[in-house]
Amino acid sequence: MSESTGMQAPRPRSTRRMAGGKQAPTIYDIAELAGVNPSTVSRALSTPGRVSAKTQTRIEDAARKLNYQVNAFARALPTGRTRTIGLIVSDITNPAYFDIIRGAGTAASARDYTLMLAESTESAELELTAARRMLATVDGLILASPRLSDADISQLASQKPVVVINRTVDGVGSVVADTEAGVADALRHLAAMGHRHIAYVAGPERSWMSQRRWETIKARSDWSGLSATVVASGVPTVDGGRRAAAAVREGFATAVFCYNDLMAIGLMRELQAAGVNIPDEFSILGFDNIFGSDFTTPPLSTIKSPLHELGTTALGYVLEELDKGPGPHRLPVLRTELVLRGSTGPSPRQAPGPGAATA
Amino acid sequence: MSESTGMQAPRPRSTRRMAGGKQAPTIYDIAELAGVNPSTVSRALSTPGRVSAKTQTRIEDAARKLNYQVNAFARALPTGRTRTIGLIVSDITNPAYFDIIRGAGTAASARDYTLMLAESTESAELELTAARRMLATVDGLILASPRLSDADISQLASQKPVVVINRTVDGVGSVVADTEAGVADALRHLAAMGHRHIAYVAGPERSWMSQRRWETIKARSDWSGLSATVVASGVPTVDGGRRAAAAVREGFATAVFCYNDLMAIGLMRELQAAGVNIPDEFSILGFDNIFGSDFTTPPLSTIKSPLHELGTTALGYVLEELDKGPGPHRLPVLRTELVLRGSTGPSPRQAPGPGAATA
DNA sequence: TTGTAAGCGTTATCAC
DNA sequence: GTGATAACGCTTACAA
Repeated sequence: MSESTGMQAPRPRSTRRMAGGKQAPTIYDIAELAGVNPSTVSRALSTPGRVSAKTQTRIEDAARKLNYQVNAFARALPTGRTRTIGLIVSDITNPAYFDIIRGAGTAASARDYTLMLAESTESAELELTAARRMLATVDGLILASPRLSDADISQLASQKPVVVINRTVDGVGSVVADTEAGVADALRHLAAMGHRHIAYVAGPERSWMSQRRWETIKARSDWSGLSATVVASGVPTVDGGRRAAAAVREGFATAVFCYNDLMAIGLMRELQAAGVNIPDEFSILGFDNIFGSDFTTPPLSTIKSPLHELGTTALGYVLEELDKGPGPHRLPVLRTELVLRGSTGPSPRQAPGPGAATA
Repeated sequence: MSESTGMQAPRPRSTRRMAGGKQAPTIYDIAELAGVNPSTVSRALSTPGRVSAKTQTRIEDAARKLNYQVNAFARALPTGRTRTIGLIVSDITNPAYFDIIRGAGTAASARDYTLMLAESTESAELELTAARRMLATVDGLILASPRLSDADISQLASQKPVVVINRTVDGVGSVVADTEAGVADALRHLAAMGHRHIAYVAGPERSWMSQRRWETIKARSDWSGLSATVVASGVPTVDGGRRAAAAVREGFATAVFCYNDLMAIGLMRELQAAGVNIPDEFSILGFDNIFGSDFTTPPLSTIKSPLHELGTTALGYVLEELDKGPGPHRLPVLRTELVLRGSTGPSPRQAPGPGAATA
């Protein structure tokens, strides 16, 4: 009785309650019911094909009967795997993110993973904290428009699979929307409408994407013989756009791109509040094509981002790295697309060139 | 060498990697560095005050030096606690949720908890699955506008603290916005503007809140001598609002409430597209005051919900139940408030009564 | 106040 | 193919 060698391990007492107040069933319960060893149950339930067909079904039946659910923590302890992916966004209030979130979320549950969401509220510091915390409990991480430094991101990526959205970092997987296509179309359109001076209301200084957008606008403008200037700015919100209105009016530009739709909407409304007519006096364009960008009067012209795809492919990358190891860190080109609505029109300063669209 | 009695437990090999590829430090490392027993480290780090001040600081220093981070899974295993709260929303794309999400999220991190978000995409089935899954890994759950049956919710609540938002379920904690105040103000205003027939474009059939809104509109209308009718509807989205346009035009109502702002916007735009003037021909009101509801022309009049507070107090409740046990299931009255904008005006059918607002 | 040791529910490595 | 058994990293009686 006191000699324990070869005895059945004592039945551990579960910590989780069930509906009726009972303890949650464990693989020990299944083992008992199916008349096999707990380790066999574990094999049957987690590594298919390593157990005889007969016992496999016996075990599955028992599990079903007991309404068994694996204990994620117990599983995570020896394996380190949680079937959970983290996603950090800078501002959950920005509608641009919710398609990214939904994309990543549905892609995750399709592969039987769970998405964990965190918000950094536009702060690099908070973002690093959130990322570190998350990294401890997830299998991989997606950083959407991160404000972190390259070094911090690389550091995070050295621990677990990390994929960044709308940014590139050396040696780190990334998914970006291509900018080029949409901007080229937009500039072509604006030039045809007689615009010669373009302004860009920038987003946050540390935003890779804001930089990128400005650079391609600048490059494309030069190439087309248009002049382009930046209006420095602050927060990428409706309010941020409002605050850029004065600077925009002081410049020469007749057409202005904003870092994102939120800013474009803010700029437009502030200008309108001051009696400025859009698009007669200024043409305004945003980026992303968020919810609500077509609610305004005039509805906003914008360069549409493949938000949903950004989310799904980012998640796909994380999972890929997870089981194939560090990948090629490809940078897929997800196309942007010009969506012409009412906030763009002919330049007030110059006659439209050949091929201009009708008013 | 082979006799193990009384020997120091063998150092377990960690499973998590660190920056340089090293293993993550455990309490064993700290113990070694501080010259104490691992259990003392555990006490020092998790139950403050149960260790001498001197060893406490020695341990904290060691922890800091090693850059120690608790392993959440290892901790969760014996305790069952994860310091994580789940939040399930029906549609992450609905801006009404993001203030709830942010409210709950900030309240959570303020108390050093993490919020885990899931979406049910308006499906009761998916919602139950998501809720069950979540419940296994979180300490408590918040259900925002759940589509679940009362029975399902009670069943979930019997396992761990559950709080519902904008709904009541017997014996389950709940937080709702009061409807009454906002609706009363709105109806008073409409009556003063000469409106006599009111319509309500309903939300999803299973939505408790849609029911509630209709009931108070009906009751208040009767009380004021106005007639009120429902327009049945489907999805609580912009599109759902659009589809209600025909039915609205066929009725006698001159003022129409919609279950939420999304539907109100859809209805308004569809009507406008058909050449109907808002507010001259119809007055339109939404509920919630979401992002974008002031972008429209005319801007939407709406009954504002305390979204952020809904989120924070719901989270507060969960935490309260968590450490004080099942609470009184109070139903806090979070006030709604009428926000008058341009989508409401005098009735086209009747002269405004005394005290009508100016156009 | 601190050390000892037994779990928590899995997975993984052995034997057989 | 299946059964023992030792981790995984932490908490928590119980002793000392």
